[in-house]
Amino acid sequence: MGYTLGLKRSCLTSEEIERRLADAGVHATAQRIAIARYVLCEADHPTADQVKSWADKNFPKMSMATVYNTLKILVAAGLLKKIAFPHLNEAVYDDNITAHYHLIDEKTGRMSDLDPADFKVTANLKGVRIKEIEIFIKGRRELS
Amino acid sequence: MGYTLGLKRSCLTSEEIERRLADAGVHATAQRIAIARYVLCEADHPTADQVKSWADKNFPKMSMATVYNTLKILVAAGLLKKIAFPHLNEAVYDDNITAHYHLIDEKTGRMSDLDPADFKVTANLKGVRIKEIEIFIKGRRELS
DNA sequence: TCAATATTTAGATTAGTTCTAATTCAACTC
DNA sequence: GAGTTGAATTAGAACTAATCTAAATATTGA
Repeated sequence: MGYTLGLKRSCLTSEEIERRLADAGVHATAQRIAIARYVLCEADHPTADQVKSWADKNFPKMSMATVYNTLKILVAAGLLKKIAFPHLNEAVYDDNITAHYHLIDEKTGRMSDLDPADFKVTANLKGVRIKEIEIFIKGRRELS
Repeated sequence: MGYTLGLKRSCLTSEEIERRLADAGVHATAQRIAIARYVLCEADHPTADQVKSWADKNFPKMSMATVYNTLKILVAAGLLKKIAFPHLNEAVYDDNITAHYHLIDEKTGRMSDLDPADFKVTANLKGVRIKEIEIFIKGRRELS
């Protein structure tokens, strides 16, 4: 329930973004609000470069350092996940912060989320304390 | 059977390495034999840098380009797997070319193999053609 | 208002990896 | 065997993602 694959939730206003930042203990500056709004509402698994490109069109004079700093702050605040997928050479950022897995389309390289409810994983590992399981699937979504 | 976690198989001779290269359709040069022997027999999930360091001590005048080229050739030939683990910034190379999963020690960052026989993964994904599943577990091996 | 602190900026820096052009090496032919 | 051809190797430059730095700017609180 509540897991809307591929569907982007309706966009939040700047005020709502500001409140989410404040709730997460992040001081809301203009740059941070703009980036947060883009990555949380508009973008789909963007790279830092894509965030910068968007900013170049929609925000005056934003530096790459601010993009990276802000993304790092959002990740630390728990509003965003940084994902370094094997076989990709750039990190992508995921606004879905619930536990979930990832599919990478082997043709397009595009990443999408997979609902963990669709998986059953049982591990029989003696002597290993598991903290986190990440599953990456390479393949294709069939268009049907 | 035959899955020896953490145990390094006994080292192959240069002649045996040469034969494995030839069988894989790789022209066996001195540099390639040296690197292949190191990564297939001696090293454990080495990075390109570690291969280079080893070469600096054990082979005259080997360039970084040759290290990268050779690793790429060995990967293409199916003798080695390149692994770009999330949260690591260097790729590591794995001589275990059978399907398996990976544990990354959250303290040391050290990677080790996990036997897929110890896992049961069932995915119920409609409309997704799965080509490859990668599982990364973050945690710790308990010393017992 | 003024000082103190935090944020942003441009550009330099780093690290990993790939590329390039010249050189060296190996394998064939004669 | 000597010469030719193509492949492999080399040093170093170039590239890319990401981080760092120091100066400038904005924000906050007294």
